[in-house]
Order: sequence, then C-alpha cells, then structure tokens
Amino acid sequence: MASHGARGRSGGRPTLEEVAARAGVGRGTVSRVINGSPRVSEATRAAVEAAVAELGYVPNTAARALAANRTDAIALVVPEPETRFFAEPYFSDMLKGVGAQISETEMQLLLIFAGSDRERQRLAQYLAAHRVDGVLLVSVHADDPLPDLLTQLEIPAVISGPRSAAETLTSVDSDNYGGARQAVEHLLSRGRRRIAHITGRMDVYGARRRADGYREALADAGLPVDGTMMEPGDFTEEGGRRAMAALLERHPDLDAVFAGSDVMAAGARQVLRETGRRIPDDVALVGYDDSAIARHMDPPLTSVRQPIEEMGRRMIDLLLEEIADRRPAVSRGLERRQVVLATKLSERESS
Amino acid sequence: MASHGARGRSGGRPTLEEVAARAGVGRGTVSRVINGSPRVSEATRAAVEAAVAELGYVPNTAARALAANRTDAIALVVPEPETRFFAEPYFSDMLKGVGAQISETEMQLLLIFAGSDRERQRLAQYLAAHRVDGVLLVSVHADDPLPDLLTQLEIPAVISGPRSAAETLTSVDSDNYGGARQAVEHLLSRGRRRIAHITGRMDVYGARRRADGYREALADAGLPVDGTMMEPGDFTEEGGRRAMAALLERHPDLDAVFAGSDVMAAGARQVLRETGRRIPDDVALVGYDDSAIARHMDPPLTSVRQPIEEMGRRMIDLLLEEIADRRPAVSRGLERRQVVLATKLSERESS
DNA sequence: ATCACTTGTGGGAGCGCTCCCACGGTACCT
DNA sequence: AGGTACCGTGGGAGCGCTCCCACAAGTGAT
Repeated sequence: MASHGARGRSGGRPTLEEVAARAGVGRGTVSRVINGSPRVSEATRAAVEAAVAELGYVPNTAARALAANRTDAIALVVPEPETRFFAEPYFSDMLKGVGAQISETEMQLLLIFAGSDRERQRLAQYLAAHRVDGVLLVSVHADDPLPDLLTQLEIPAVISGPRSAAETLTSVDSDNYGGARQAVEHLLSRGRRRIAHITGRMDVYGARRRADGYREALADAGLPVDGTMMEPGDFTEEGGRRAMAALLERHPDLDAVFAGSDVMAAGARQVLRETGRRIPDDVALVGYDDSAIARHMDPPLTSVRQPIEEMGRRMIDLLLEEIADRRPAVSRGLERRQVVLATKLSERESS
Repeated sequence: MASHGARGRSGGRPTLEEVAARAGVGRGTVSRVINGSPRVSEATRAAVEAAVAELGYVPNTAARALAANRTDAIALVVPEPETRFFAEPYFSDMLKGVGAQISETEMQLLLIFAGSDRERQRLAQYLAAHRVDGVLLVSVHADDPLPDLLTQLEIPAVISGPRSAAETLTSVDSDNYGGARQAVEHLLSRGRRRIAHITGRMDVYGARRRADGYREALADAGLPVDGTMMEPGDFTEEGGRRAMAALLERHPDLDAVFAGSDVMAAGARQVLRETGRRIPDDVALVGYDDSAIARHMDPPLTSVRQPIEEMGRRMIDLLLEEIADRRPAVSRGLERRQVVLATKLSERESS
C-alpha cells in the first residue's frame, strides 16, 4: 500500500533490520518470513508482511548471495554464435519453454552466448566465480570441454541432447529412435518398401539414434536393411542435395526417403524434382523437426515433431532439482537422470 | 600455471585474504591489484598476480556487489513477447552490437523479456532490488511506464528510439528525418515527381520524423506538399496494402511510393501488382529498414538502412558513461544526451 | 510437581569484499 | 636538522543478509 515512504529513512533502500524494527520483531524472524519458513506464528508473519509492504522492502540479492552462497540465477549457455541462435526455431522454442517454467520461480535466467573463443574465456571465468547456481546446456558438440568443466566445478547442469548413450550429465532429449521409427512405419503403412535414409552427421548422438530407428523399423517389418540405402548429410540443404543424388544413383527405383532433418529434406526435394520425380506420387518424403520449412514446402512436408518447448520446461525442472539436492551437501541422487520425451508425426502431403 | 592446488586449502574457493597471505601482503593491497589501482608498486603487483595465478583466485562477485554497491551487470529489456523478439532482425542485430561492445568490458549482460504482465511485475521487482547497474531499453511505446520507473529508481538507462523530441532519457537513434530525405531525394533524382508516402503509426516518434523528412525534401525541391499524398499504415503488411489502395484511389497517376517500412512496402507492392502497375517502370518503390524482406522482394527493394549494430554499440558506451558518472554521486552530466546516427540508402531494382 | 520436548523467537557470528584512515618510509623543501 | 608532502601499504569497519545456537514459553507424559 503506502509503498512510498520507502526511500525516506536513511536515504537508501530499507534493510532487514529496519523492517524488523518497524514490525517490532528480530532480524531472524523477518528473514524467516521472507524465506517462507513455516516456523513463524500467523500473527508475527502478518506484522512482518505489513512492515515489508509499508517500507517497500526488497531483499538485497548481493547480501543474500554472499551469506547463503547461492545466486538464485541459472544460465542458459548457447555454444553457438548469436546469429545461428536466432536463425533456428529450435532455440527460440526452447527458450520459450525455459522462460515459461522459470517464471514460476524466483530464479533469474541469464542468456550466455559462447560462440567465440573470447566469449568462452569469459564464460569459464564466470562459472569459476560461481555466479550461477546451475547451467542449461543446449546443442553441445561431442568434443566440447564445457560439460567436463561444469562437472569439475561441481556446478549442477542439464544438457539437451546427450552426447552419447553414456552421458554423465542429467539430460533431456526427444526420442530420436522412436521418432525415426514413427517416420519409417508411416511410410511402410503407405505401402512404400524401398525406403532410403539421409542421416545427419554421425558424430551426433541423436543422428545415430535416428539411423538405429530407421534400421530396426525396417528389420521389424521383415525388410532387408541395406547400407547402400543410407547416406550421410551434414544437416545442411546442400548436404541433403548431395546425399539424395548419391542415393538415386545407387537406387533409381527408391520410393521413399526419410531425411534426418527438414533442411536436408528441402535439399533432397530439389534433386527429386530436378530428376523428374513427383512428390509424393513417385517418391514419398519425410523430414525431421517439423519446422517452418516443413509447413512452407511445396508440397508441405510430413515431419517428426519434437516437443522442444516441453523439453525446455523439463530441463528447468531437473536443474532446480539438482540444485536443491546439492544444497544439503549430501550429493545424493547419484543416479543418472535421463529424460526422453515422445515425438509426434505431423502428416502432410509429401507422403 | 599451477592453477590446480586452487581448491585445496579450506575446501572452497580461495579468498582475497588467502591470496594476501600467499603474496605476503595485506588484504587491501590485493584488492588494489585486482581492481587495477595505480597506487601499487610494480614488485608488489607482480607478487600478487603470481599468488592469484597460483591459487586460481576469482573474486566473489556477491561480496564485491555487497561491499561496493554495484553489480557489474546491465540488463537489456525487451518489452515484447519472446516470439516477436526472435522474428525481427532489428533485435538480433542490436543484440549483436550490444554483445560485441559489452564483451570488451567486465560487465555482464542480462536479457530480460517484459512482454506479459507477469514478466513486467518481476522486472519491477528486479529493478527495485537494483540488481543491475543500468538498463538498455529497446522499442518502447510512447505510453510505457518503464522509463519513468527507471528515472524514479535513479537507474541509469539508455533508450533506442526516443519517445519524442523531448525524450528525457539518454537515447540513441538513427536519423529518421535524414533517412526519409535520402529516400525522397533518390526518387527525385530518378525523375519521379508524384511521390506518395505511406507513413508508420504516427504515435511513433520515428515515423513522424520520417514524414517530416518526406515533406521537407519535397518542399526543398520546389514541389507541392500535398497531404492527400500521405497515408498512414500501421507497420504491417496489411496496413501497407490498405494505404496503397487508398493512395491509388486518390492519385492513380502517382509515379513513386516511399513506404515507412519494408513490411508496408511489401503490402504496397502487392496492390501495385494487382492494379497492373510495373515496378519500377510505372511506380518506383522505396522501403525503410533494409531488412531481409527488401533483399528477397521481387524486384529487390531499395531501402533505407539503419546502422542497428552500431546503435547497439553506442548504447553500451553511453550507458557505461552514465554509470561511471553516477558513481561519484555528483549526478553531473545533466545535459540530455541524444545520439543520432546516419542512415544509408541501399539502392536496388525497385526504384 | 518434575522432566523432556516442541515451538517461536532474538541476535551473534560471519560470508568476502571495498572503503578509508592511519602509518612508516622516502624525497624534497626550508 | 626539522618540517611537509606524498607514496605505498596494512587492516578495521561495515555492506545486508543467512545460519544457527540459545532461550523463553507452552505442552504433555510421568
């Protein structure tokens, strides 16, 4: 209410002590009220809350951080240049989920880009100074030293897209294996039998899992698994084009293509068109990511959708758990936590 | 070098005191070295720096913030939902400039979205807690209470795009007036004489300045300034379409259009095409922003480019100055600081 | 009535820094 | 020789909080 007298008194912002004096209680009691401790009587709590409102008291974060050895902040580290970050809907969807979930808490989110060496240098300093309670890592390459640095500094961290099946950090991922199966089974159900796969870079765990899903879906359907029906792209449009051309050379009679990403599917589509093949009449095409590209392609592309926003939300949940677990210093929860979320096929005209 | 024994000693991170002991000096001296004070002898400085390196000392930011009453962090506040932020190249270009400039300093950048009411609530708390030393404000509407809140809290702030000619905050802007003149003068030099203008929302200062530039460029060329040759759009494609239709109704013989934004130009282009007019043969078209739209339009759109990255850089410079100025509590520098940067015309086939 | 708990509360200690005052030393004046 | 100036340095005080121990008052078992 009368949040105006706030900056009178000593000229600056009111302190815990001033609130305590005003409410006629001790410093400790005010601290308990502020932090929601249950060990405070109803009457006292009300008195303190009134004093807080009257003085317009806002806790001093620096003091709290110093005394309690925590920062109430977590960092979202993007190991990519800003430009890529903005170009890809993956990041903005994830940020949306992260932002939504964190706004339910008192935590503060920091966005840190670590694309250049200089930025990485600063980040290392930043982490060494323990300026955040935890870290969210998105899109980390297999050989990135960052995860190990975090482990060494004992900073809680959650990674999106584990680096391998043996990922040591807590991770959130979509079901790449299952997603790929969905795509292939969909093509099978449409009567396709000569299904090729353009894979992503095979040093990316998710891409390997998708290839696994492709293979096993075929095997389970009693179809032969032919290595020459697979060709690596590198997640780019040009890579998709090259891979498609290579596949057509080996198998001019293929009747379906499952591409490991929408961007590669776009490249593949061009080559299919150029060689006079109609989509989906001659060759059915399925992508992965269900991005804007998929919706705007001609014809619209059937694609596997990952629940990216949901992944962002789960990452926050897991990270907060890790942070809470670590507080009592027990370092329990030694079990690795790996969350895998289901994908969903968005069926469109390309298949 | 031997940055390994770092976390031995007391189990945690080394403190100033430990560094002092190791270097055989006092706490104050170490502090001076860390903060680059000139009042330290060369020999002592070297000894301290060696100790810092050996122990892997990193200052505790919370303690520093508490003792010095500063945070070494500034916030970039985006009063828009995340989605718009990512959609517009304006923001990412600005972020690039801001990020580049701030990485030259020890300051930390926080990205804060304040699109929803809830987010605004949190932001107000955040600012009240003085968790940042300064604020960068981008794309603020005329009636936004944020600038006044910042003034009231005495938090240094720099705004991109002043709200009016009487903007009280330090501001950085591109030369909207000059940019509009460039556009119109370009059309005049191409022999166009019946030039219409689709304005932006007239409650946006920049849009008014562009209209001023349009008018005065015509007047200076000795041409009549006709109010019916101007029509407000609202910065949307649909608005551009409507405005174009209205202008053609009144002046079917116009030979050029200067649109207040590329997006509106895209709308105008559609109407021009639909009414059988060729660009640039029958009607020349010029936009504003020089965005991706301009480059990809058919025909490519001549457009006024704003130095957005440079604006971001200047904003940081100005903000750091403000913060530094305020430190000695003198609150000098009462002169309003308004920086205006020049625009440049990107000439393409539409004119 | 005594003892053992529990509940609510007050306040000391201390987190790791910066700020600033005081002090010894050297250099230069009178 | 004494005085004045400054430079480089050490360390006390204090920033505003949390943590935790101590303690008063209440509760119920013995």
